Amino acid sequence: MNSTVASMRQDPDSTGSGTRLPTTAYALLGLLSFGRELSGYELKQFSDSTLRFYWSSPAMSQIYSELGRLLDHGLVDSREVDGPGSRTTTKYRINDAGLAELRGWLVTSEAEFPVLKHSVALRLLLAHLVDPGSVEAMLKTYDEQLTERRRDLAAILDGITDDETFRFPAYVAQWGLDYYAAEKRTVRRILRDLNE
Amino acid sequence: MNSTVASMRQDPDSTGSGTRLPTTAYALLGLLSFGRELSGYELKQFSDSTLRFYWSSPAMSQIYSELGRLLDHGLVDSREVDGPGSRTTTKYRINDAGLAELRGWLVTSEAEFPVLKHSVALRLLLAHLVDPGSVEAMLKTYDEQLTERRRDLAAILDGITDDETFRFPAYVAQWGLDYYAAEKRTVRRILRDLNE
DNA sequence: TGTAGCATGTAAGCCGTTACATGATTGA
DNA sequence: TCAATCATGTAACGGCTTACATGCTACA
Repeated sequence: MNSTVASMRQDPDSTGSGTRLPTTAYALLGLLSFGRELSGYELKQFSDSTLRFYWSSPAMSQIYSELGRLLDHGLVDSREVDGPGSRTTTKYRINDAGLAELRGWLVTSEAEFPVLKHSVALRLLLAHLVDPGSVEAMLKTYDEQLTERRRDLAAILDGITDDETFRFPAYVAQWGLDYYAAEKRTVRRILRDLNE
Repeated sequence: MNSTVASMRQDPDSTGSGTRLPTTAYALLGLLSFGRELSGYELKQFSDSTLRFYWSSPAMSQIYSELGRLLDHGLVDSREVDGPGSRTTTKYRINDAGLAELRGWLVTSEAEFPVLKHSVALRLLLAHLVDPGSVEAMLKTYDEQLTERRRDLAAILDGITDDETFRFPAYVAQWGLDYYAAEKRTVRRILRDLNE
């Protein structure tokens, strides 16, 4: 189906180590490593509640194409499941090769330094070009968005604390909350400074 | 959400407002808005010392292609300058149309919520798959990288404080330092928690 | 003499998004 | 019955990176 030429690379080993996948593929594989068998749609929900906060939440179309790629590489197994009506849903589960590949990626490759696409900071850099009021408005909007985000993430953290399966996801969620708190402090300090 | 702008596509006017440029183009235009006439190479240096910390530092090839695009849209002027030897260098300067376009972008479009590509957090999420030692090592490496980054950024901030031209860049740089400090605190807290 | 920095580009290709298509089920 | 949600994809394309190409200058 979608196996085009990408899977016909010069080394056709599927059981691991050799082919480098995009990080998002490892991220999705990682979500599957928590054990549940998920459909593309469910994986999207899951990534919206996790990856969104410190990676990017892939579009549905990308979820499907990455799942296709993982299948091509033999890192996940798929299964047709009957839905509520007459429809069938494809569900995916990580297999041993996938776990090995994921572990291999984690231990052999280095984590890159995080990349921030911070358009609020970018716009603040250029604040000499606009009137002070609009800069203030932008920062206040950002402050409100931070409040929303924090609420969303706090709710997620609430649902996984005390569940040993999600010990590390809980660390990451707490990390996100700390980050949002730090952003809020900075934004407020800048707002104060601007009014002088 | 913001797709109302999409309908204003097909007008090929070059003097502004109508054509949406990629954010990186506005970022580079923004760097030129500080007044200096720069070559592509110098713009790369400049972006490495500014955009790098809260946006991405574009590759040389992208700098050149964005400059070409800005030129096509009439937002910058270019000039051939004799270099030290027999070579000539093309220098670019923002013009009035460019300033207007940049101001228009700043006031009419909304800042998106920042996107993080945090592979350290992503890997921490999956820490259940690897041995505790390698997680600890990763976090320590990140802590060291943060120290380096902070040093780099502190040096840059040092060079622009008390220069009124760079008032807003100084805010942004301080923002970056706050962010690195918050990251350090979090990383250390997690390292402590892991040893329990 | 050779390497690092200055300086400018082209070509190929991947990652990821938006737009387009399709259709079933559930609840207001 | 109409909208929202579930569910799965294809096509087109934009942004950005890497690799490739070229050649000069300064300096150790």
